[in-house]
Amino acid sequence: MPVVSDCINMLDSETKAVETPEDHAEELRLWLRLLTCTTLIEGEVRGRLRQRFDVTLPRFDLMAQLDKAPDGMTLSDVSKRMMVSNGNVTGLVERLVESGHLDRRTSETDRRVQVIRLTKLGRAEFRRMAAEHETWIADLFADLTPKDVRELMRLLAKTKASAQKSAARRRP
Amino acid sequence: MPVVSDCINMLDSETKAVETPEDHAEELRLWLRLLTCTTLIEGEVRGRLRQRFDVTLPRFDLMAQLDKAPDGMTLSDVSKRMMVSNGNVTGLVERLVESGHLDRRTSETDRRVQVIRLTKLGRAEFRRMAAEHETWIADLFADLTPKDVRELMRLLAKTKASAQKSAARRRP
DNA sequence: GGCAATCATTTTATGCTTAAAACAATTCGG
DNA sequence: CCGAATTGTTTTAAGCATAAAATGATTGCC
Repeated sequence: MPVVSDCINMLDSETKAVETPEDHAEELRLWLRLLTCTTLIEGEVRGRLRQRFDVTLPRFDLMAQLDKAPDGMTLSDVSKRMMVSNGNVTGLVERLVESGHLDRRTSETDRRVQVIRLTKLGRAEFRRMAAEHETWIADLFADLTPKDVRELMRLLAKTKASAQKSAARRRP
Repeated sequence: MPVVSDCINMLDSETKAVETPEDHAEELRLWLRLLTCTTLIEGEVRGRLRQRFDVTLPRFDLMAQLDKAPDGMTLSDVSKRMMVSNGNVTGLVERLVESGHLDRRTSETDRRVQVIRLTKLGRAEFRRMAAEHETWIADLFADLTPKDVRELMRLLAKTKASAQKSAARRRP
């Protein structure tokens, strides 16, 4: 399948034909484009959250996780879901408890575990922000057709699976 | 252009035609998936760079920009290309000059401008890292067929354009 | 020619993020 | 049971990142 573009590349990259140690320029470009898209959208969302609600993106993301878990989550759960380090969550939670958005208590059954949940205030504020946030996202993706969206979902699922597999190879 | 699929969408999304306050759940899910993929890959690359070369991702990214510009770049150029704030670049460059990877000088023709370029050491180290980095990326995307890659490239280009348009609407 | 607007960069204040080490509570194997 | 892993969280040190204000240099417009 990639025959044509491979050949082109072999020719124009330096005409050294056979012994190329493999050409991964396409994947590299794909990765850069993926990163660019994400950075672009993330920056836009970050800016709008700050402007409209004076809230940071990490705070919003954390509240989003908790909004889906009415019974609360442990810090580890949050850290896994958000794909950030444990220490990161500790600090984030500290600040959100301080500002009255989160409630934090030690588990009855396992005193190592901290369970956090949204307070009434936290939930109300989050819902308000989430509603507007959803319209921003819709607007940012507005030029994609429903078919585009479906196709992207499919390809990104495949990408995620591929990356997870690769990551697992290195850390068995 | 999207007229046909819009209609399809109106029909198959729930046949509720007119009065929904609008449903953007699909776009939201797409955004989350995009973010997940990027975070996953970025984390993996970050970890490998640290393990193998004891270098951070931002340092690597900055060097990558400079490697493509043998005559150097201004800090503004770098900041635009990397899509990060000016102040961020200032600090990053400071540390890379300190460690001998970058050379920095004030422009002859405009004393506001700082031109930075890779030193011999910086270029050599970058090339060494970049070669390995390329194989990681190839591995992370290994399960995508060349057709998948092309299709993703196309859809992400469309996404980028859509997001840029949306961003421009808010900041004319 | 001079002064306002603009531009490139730096500084400041604050917050996010990580990796690694430290702590503390629980579980498990002998 | 009891010590050795394991697990959940926090701490630490360093670096990354942003927005906004400050600084210094250049340009453009009377």
